[in-house]
Amino acid sequence: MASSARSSHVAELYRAIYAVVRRIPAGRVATYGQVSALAGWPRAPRIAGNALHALPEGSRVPWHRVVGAGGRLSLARISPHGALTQRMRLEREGVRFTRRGRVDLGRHRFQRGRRP
DNA sequence: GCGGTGACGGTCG
DNA sequence: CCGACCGCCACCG
Repeated sequence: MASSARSSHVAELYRAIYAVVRRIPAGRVATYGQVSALAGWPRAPRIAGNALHALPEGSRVPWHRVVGAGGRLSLARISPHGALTQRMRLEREGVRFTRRGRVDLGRHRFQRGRRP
């Protein structure tokens, strides 16, 4: 039903995406594809990106907990500085990065193998 | 209404 | 590992 109410107002979709991102706890991350799927749109990872890009500054949505496939910081493509902020925030929450600057998804992925 | 674009993802060389 | 392509869906001029 509502999972694919395409003709509905886009604001609802964005809201659904923000709602998903809000439930990602500190110390964990989710990919754009994961977020879109949890929001009911498994084939629209780009929409999740658009939604986060449209976020007003100062919003309580923890956008830094959303990363690209493989744990890459997609934000770096348009804003290296923003990516640095993202990494800093994540590391502050205890998220580990690999030498190549990727989040260790095996350990921090949201709703995945919960480490002991 | 159309073509180009993008904080994506997956495949191929 | 990296770059090039393609598929996907909403946004923008």
